[in-house]
Amino acid sequence: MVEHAPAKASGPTGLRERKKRETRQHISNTATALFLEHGFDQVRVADVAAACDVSEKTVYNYFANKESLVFDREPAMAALIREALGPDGVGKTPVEAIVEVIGKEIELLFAQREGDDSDFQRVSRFLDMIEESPSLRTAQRDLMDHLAQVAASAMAHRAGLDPLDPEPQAAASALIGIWSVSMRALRREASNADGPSGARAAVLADTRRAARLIGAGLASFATTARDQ
Amino acid sequence: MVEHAPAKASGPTGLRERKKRETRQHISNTATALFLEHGFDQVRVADVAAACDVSEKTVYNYFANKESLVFDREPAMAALIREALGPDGVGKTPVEAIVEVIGKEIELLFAQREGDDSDFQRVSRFLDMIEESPSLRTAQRDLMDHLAQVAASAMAHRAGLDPLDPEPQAAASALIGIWSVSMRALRREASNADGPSGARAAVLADTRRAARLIGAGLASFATTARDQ
DNA sequence: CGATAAATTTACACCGACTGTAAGTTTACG
DNA sequence: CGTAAACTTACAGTCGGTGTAAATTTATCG
Repeated sequence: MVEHAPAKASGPTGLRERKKRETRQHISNTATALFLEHGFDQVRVADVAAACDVSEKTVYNYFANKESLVFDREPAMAALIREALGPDGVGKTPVEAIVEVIGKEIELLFAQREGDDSDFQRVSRFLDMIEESPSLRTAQRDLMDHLAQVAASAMAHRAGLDPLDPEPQAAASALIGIWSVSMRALRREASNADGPSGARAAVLADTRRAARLIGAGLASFATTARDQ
Repeated sequence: MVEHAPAKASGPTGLRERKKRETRQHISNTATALFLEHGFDQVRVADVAAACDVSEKTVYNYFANKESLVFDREPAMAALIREALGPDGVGKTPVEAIVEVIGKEIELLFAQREGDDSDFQRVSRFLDMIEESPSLRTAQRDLMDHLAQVAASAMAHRAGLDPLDPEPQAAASALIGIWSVSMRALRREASNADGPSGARAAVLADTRRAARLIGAGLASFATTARDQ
């Protein structure tokens, strides 16, 4: 039962493992391309399978549902949040930490270049695609909610509280709200033709405005136009 | 084209209208009862239709999807929020306003007595039903998100801002986060056997803790157990 | 190298939510 | 009472998703 299996320590280096990773990536890429071109709801899973020369069941062997063909970065984002809000980021407030994570994620969105489109156009079309599909919007909400739970756990663990206590839960909701603001700004700016650098600055500005309010508390929210 | 139609002004008082309201209510009640008894995912829409002596298509004529058979109070809740955060509630901060709305909604949950179960048991089973069904949990998130947009619009309108601006959006997320905390507390307390009055107090206590943090700002969040 | 065991893929049959459509039934109204 | 509009129904069909058992592929060991 116990083999000594030379060099099996950490790197998953079998032919089987490699093929699996490649197949998964191939399906995900093909699917995203099809979705970007024709819209999420206009492409059937059967179409994706056909385009990959693979059976429909195989698609479902790799991905839990149609939506996760699109939202593939959830585990990575959760890890970023755990890292930023966990024991490592002791020096920073939760708001500062989440703003940094958001910044990283935005950079990454712009960085993944693929095909001959500019990064900017790709991001814009990706966000439009989500916006235009009710099921993708719902999936995004599910994702955000999961990230909120991760954030609550991280903060609670660091502060020695129960993750289900009111404070970590409320704090996590507010933090993820900042993220939503950033995504909204990104969508708006990606449609504008101000170019990537201007867009990045504008998104960051909106993010900071949201962060400031959440950090300082809603008591500071202006209830009338005259308030400041 | 223009008839003078006596007494048609406001009250929809036709036989047709009355029957429609009755049918809709009958379907909703029957469905909820079936869901409470067997679980949301264990009951097919066809089962609901059969139990109502109605065709499956009729169910879908009245309700957009299976989930809205359960979440029927969304419009009323949205109206409450608009009222509380809109021009009427000028004297209160958004946090105070939402806490009041939550209080009302909790009262209402306990008040609707039906069948021979105590209100308490009914609420408990209703929340369990939601918790146990992934699709109902997702629908609840969609509902919460919609309420957040309503809250953002109301606050923005009152303050003379754009609803899509960072401040109203971030504020709305945080406010709805308080609501989520209350729901969580309600679910927890409803399972305890402390009785309705104790439960109500406990839920209110958690709500206030969340509201306090959101109102004062996350800068006041304790990052370690020693902080206070 | 070849046989055997394990993991994957595939075809296939199936479920359940949901949507058109066209025909039948009920209500409104003159 | 008869006609028009609203509503319900049966029915056929689409699509996402799942279970199963038979191929097919890969890993492992003698």
